[in-house]
Amino acid sequence: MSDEKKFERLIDRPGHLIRRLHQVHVALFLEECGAQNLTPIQFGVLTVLKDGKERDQVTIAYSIGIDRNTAADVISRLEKRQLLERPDNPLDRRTKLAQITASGQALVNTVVPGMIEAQKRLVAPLSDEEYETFMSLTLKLVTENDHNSRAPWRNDSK
Amino acid sequence: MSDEKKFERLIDRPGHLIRRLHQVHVALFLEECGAQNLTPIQFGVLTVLKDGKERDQVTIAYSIGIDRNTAADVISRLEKRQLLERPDNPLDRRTKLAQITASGQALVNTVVPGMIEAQKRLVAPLSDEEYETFMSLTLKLVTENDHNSRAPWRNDSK
DNA sequence: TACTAAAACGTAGTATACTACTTACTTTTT
DNA sequence: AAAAAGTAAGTAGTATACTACGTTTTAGTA
Repeated sequence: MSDEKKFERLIDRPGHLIRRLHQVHVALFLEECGAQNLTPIQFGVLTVLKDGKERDQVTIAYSIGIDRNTAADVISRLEKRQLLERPDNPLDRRTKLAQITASGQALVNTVVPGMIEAQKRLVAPLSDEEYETFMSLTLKLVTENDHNSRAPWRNDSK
Repeated sequence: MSDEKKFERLIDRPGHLIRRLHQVHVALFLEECGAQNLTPIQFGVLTVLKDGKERDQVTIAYSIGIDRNTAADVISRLEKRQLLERPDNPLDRRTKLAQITASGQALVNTVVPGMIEAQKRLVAPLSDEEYETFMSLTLKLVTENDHNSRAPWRNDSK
């Protein structure tokens, strides 16, 4: 089959299906966790900081796989809501650290059950075996394409 | 295994992997098609209109699975670039139609090879068999969760 | 030591994606 | 025919996601 034919219809394009599925997950997350007024990305940032350690913006961005500039926006919003603080870093004055507050930690704990529920609902149509297959194939795609992303994964320890 | 444990790590969360994969696809698309200054969504809208038929915003939005308001933004940008026109609809004066221009059609044709290349690179890590499995599982997830999306699929004919 | 490259942050600009609200128009019901 | 319900657009506001550019600070090198 020609490539033109193979990807002719929208539902035959992996990119399209992935975008739709992403939409679905965000909708499910907001349905489950919207009451706490947290988005998936905000939850991600707070989760990274959950252990109480201070981290700079770049470390946070790459440990959840978002753009550095996006992280700056997200962190600034979380700071406004006093879910995290932003102490200076005397060891490297270029950076600005982020550290979760007690109220931030409390909020994360509140949201965890909803996050789990959203994940479960997302993959509910799959059997256990299909789930394992889906996760393994998707992980392979993410891993192998990582270098193509604007926000490649980097270990927390840097 | 408890759900808490099952979804403990980021890479064990389907929602996370899907967001990352979506990121990758957008990056690949822009790499392949950025020269024509078209985003994946703009390409999607033009593709729907490629046959020359007039369609209203809602029809366009749901046939590619985007929000009605997002579609309004995208269409307005494409109109500014004269890639489509927006005639009135005498049959229903609530609606405003969109119709691709000759220059819009020419641009779509230019972009198709890059779009295909982006799709191919995205799924390159998978064997043919794995590809079929991945697409079938992803399609199942999208279809079964469709009602959870803010932009559920609707046939073009409405 | 001085120069240069690199890193981190900030800001501005654009695009997608959604909510909430309003207005104009159409369809349905009474 | 009038009222009510529903639909399509428009606008404003917020959040994510990126590019591009500039500034400060740090690290590496001649």
